[in-house]
Amino acid sequence: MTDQRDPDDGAAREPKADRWRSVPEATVARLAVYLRALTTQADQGVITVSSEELATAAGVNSAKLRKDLSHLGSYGTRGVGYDVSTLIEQISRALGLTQHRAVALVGIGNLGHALAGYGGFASRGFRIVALFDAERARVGEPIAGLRVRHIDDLDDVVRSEHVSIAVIATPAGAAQDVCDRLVAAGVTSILNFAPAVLSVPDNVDVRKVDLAVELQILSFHEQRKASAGDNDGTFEEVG
Amino acid sequence: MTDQRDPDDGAAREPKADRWRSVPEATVARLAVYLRALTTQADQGVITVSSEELATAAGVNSAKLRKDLSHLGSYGTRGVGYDVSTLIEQISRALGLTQHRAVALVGIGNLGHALAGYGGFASRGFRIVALFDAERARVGEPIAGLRVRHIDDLDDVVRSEHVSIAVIATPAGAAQDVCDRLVAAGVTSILNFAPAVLSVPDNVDVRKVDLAVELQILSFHEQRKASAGDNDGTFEEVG
DNA sequence: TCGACTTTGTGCAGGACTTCACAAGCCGTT
DNA sequence: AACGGCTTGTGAAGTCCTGCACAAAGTCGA
Repeated sequence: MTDQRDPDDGAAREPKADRWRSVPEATVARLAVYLRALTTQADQGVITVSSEELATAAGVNSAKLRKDLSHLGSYGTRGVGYDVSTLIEQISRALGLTQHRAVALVGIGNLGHALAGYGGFASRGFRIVALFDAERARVGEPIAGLRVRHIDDLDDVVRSEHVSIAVIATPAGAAQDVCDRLVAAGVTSILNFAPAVLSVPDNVDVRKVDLAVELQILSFHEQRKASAGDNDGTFEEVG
Repeated sequence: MTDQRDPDDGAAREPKADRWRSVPEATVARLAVYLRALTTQADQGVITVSSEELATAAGVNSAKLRKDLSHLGSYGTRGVGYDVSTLIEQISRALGLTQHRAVALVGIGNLGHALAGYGGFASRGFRIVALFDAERARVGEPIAGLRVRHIDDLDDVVRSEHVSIAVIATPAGAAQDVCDRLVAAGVTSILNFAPAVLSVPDNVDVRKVDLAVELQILSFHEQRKASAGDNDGTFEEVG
């Protein structure tokens, strides 16, 4: 473990990049949620929040929230709570949002079109810098201030724009091919909306969002609830 | 492990609804993925698959897959593998997909529009039966064979169409209100795309999909990779 | 019928994450 | 300056999940 500290951190506050590697995956996912809750609070002029308040706003248990935050360092004040702006800053830093990241979007169909126009990305640190599609007919179409480019330009653009994150919104059949091209061009993180399993080198991260899978999970619980009602009327909630 | 067997299962095959309640949440999420992989295989004319093959197709480890399937019962044949169509049937049953479920979609903005037109729902057991929006200007607009209705009609339609699952694709500010209306109308499962935490009664399930959160998680790993590269060049993959 | 081979189903150990419960620490008041 | 009230940060225990490794059980060929 390389334990080089920043020269400037006099206080025992700033856990190094080193330490971030030990942040549990489950915690990382929640940090993003806390961040959203915090920015909402900040917009309302709130200065400090207790773990209890923030936990409620984020929909988790307060002990979990405190443990999550403790992975970033010790930014709370006992008896008081957390300073909202400090926490926003720290979480942003932990998530690597201090540098805006360039994102490419491949597959301008139904969903891709919506994603391209989705405002939630820009407002939270991401900038879509390029849109790609395989269909020539679509190339040139302007969406959200960008022109759709042909996928053959992918390599050039990814390199010149320093794209490290890409979103795949193609049909399932095209996903692996697109993925391979992205990886070859240097993309190291992929958000995949296509209903297909992608295989990538170890150093590339893939996250998958499958809308039908989400509904099927709900369907399972619907059925469970239905039969529970028939059998004994006992309901149990889901985490 | 509660190992109570049904008294009546001579064949030791059919786990009762009772047993489904004990299927781990993590397993449920993967069953949907297996199902997709299986239907792909079936379309290609494959008759049987081994746990190894299916696991590869689904992007998981074969031991995990076998354990997951064992929660449904014993549908494999040692030395041979699993019969594809049997497995499709059993997983579909476990997930409650044998009865098609009516889905309502609220919020016909950018994303809602795309979801309404997304073919992946219908092809996997779900039928969108109604679209709602708060904006009068949008009411009446035809999308994917449906007319957008005003959200004030929500209660009527949900009841008459027996909607049990709803998708929220509204702005964050409207989400809780829409959620409350849905719950009041009898919806018991919600898929939420709005970047907001919903509070619901215990008997209602909510699943959340937040696109920006997904990107932020990727951003975290990007940053981790970057600093790892600076320090020692060691890369570690992510499960 | 037997034996070699294949693949499932699962006990078990280990790891990851959650939750509890409380000592440590900070603030405002007296 | 000491105290009471709050809230954080964290050891420890508990729960859930994963992955190994192997016995059990089936197939196929001779």
